[in-house]
Amino acid sequence: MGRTRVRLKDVAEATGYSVNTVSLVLRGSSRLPLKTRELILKEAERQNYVPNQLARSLILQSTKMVGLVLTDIMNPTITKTARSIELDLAAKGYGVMFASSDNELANEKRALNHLQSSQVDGILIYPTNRSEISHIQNIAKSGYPILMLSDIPDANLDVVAIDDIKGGNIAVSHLIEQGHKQITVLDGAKDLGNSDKYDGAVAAVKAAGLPDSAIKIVDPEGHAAIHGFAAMQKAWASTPRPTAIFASTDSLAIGAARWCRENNLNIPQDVALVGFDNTEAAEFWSAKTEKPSLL
Amino acid sequence: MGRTRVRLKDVAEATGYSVNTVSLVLRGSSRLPLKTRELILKEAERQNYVPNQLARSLILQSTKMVGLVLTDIMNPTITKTARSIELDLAAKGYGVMFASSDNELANEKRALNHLQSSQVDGILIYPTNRSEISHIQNIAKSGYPILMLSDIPDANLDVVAIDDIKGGNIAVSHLIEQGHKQITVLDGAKDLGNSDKYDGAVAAVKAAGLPDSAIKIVDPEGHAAIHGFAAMQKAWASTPRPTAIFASTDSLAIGAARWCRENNLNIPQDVALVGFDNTEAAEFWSAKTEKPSLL
DNA sequence: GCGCACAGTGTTATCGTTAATATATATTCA
DNA sequence: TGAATATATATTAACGATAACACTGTGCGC
Repeated sequence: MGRTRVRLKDVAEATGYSVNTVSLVLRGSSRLPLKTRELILKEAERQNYVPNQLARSLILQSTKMVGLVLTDIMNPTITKTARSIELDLAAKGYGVMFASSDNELANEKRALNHLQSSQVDGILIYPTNRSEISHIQNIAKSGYPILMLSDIPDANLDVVAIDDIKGGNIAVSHLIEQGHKQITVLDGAKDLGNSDKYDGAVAAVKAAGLPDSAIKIVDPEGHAAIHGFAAMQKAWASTPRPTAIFASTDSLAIGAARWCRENNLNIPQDVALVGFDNTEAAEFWSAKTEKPSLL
Repeated sequence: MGRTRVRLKDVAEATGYSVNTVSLVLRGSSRLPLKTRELILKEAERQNYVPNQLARSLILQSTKMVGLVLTDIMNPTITKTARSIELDLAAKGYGVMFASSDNELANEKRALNHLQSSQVDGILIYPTNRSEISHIQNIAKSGYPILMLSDIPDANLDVVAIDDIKGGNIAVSHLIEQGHKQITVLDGAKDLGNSDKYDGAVAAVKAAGLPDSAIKIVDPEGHAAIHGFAAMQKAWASTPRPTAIFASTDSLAIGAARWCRENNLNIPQDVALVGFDNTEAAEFWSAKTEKPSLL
């Protein structure tokens, strides 16, 4: 049937006023007599008028939208962060436009382009790669507001991020306090250039006066639970066998825990396990006597 | 420093061509001589030109964007669905604009308004409430493409949804096959007007020739794991005590499982537990001999 | 009774892009 | 040679909204 879109012009024609008058009324101007306002508001309501943000943003030179580039939309920690970012921005009258890079540089570039193209007023980004950031620096250099959600030293970019070094340090310090002297870290990020959690872990070992050999690393080659499962097997097979595991994400920790159960290992009696993130699923899984709260 | 936005006009002025010529080149027209095209492309690249989608969509009368209204962005099943919707649409050249209602009708209305206002080409929605859908019907009536992701009978709206009735039926049939004769369903949706999973469960009980009393329902009053935890306690305290639990979401199942462990109940020896969703965390938690794959 | 303020409303230009149409030059063919 | 045809580019009008400004008419003071 008829056109699906109602414009100011349609309301204007129906009421006999000009487009400008209708626009003024709908924006809540008090400069017009009550009678006119009521008439126009009623007609707009009747026609189910919805303002066209495209046209509005075009002339106002602002979309009241912020872009958010996530590496992995399935990662609960990231989703959680995204959620609170969304809430905070909403409170300030801003909307959020999501885009996920899936940890692929090409996707990240595409996402950034798409967001800029959509004229978002600024961009928040979890970068995929720590070494390839020139495209981000270019955007920043052009004067576009862009903020990193992960710290890359010397990148000369604005940052708001979790202190992974400190987190890794706390986790491993905790294990050492429990008396562990052979710890394996499950962390795939190190090979992607982000060794913060691992660095924090190593610092904890050093600070405790343990030898360098007290800590080892296994790359799960992925970030899903299934990768944690395989990595745990690898960790357990190596000598000397670790007495404690520090998984760099809860997803990996869940996979590792599953491997332990399938192989009749009790946590924490046979092997201790700490995960980074404190997601709901992991929190409920962990034994009630061992729930270190990181972050 | 200078203005942050580069327009066709800027590229046009720098090269000496008109805006239209630049537009043609950037859209890949082959009607212009190679020399001109190369010159313009180079200059656009140099100035870091990014097309303005607002202006583009305004005239094209299409944003190539689809709106997606979710009830709860933290629910892994929903996130997972959102993810695949996003991928499929991306393959067809469409982007997705997310909005979450947090199960609040007012938020849902606001989200719908916002999406329509953003001129998305269509909307997909997980409705919050099964009885209050007149605002959705109004949108549909105006000719705007809107699709429900949850089935509401007789709503006269387009739908693509999971068959909750069948899922509930399969889950409980499975429990009955294992010999269970006293089953408790943890499901809060029924009180919100969605009794599909429960109805399927009841149908399974009836089909097996068991008495109506063989199945009971507990409302967890929430959908997080913590609610499943409390609901499990309630279920276990009632008489006759159930021998099997059917949790309507994995999140609830995780909470229920946690309660079982804290109370030294073994699954499935002391009590059987089936969850709806098959999320990663739940899948890894479940014992390897009991992993019914629903959906 | 003339000019001025002001309330109420309309006109026009603008945002950055695309589409339809127009112009200008070069090339081809009868 | 002259008209028809291509080729290369420019001009203009949209899209729907806002903003700056312009107009009209009434009432008031002097």
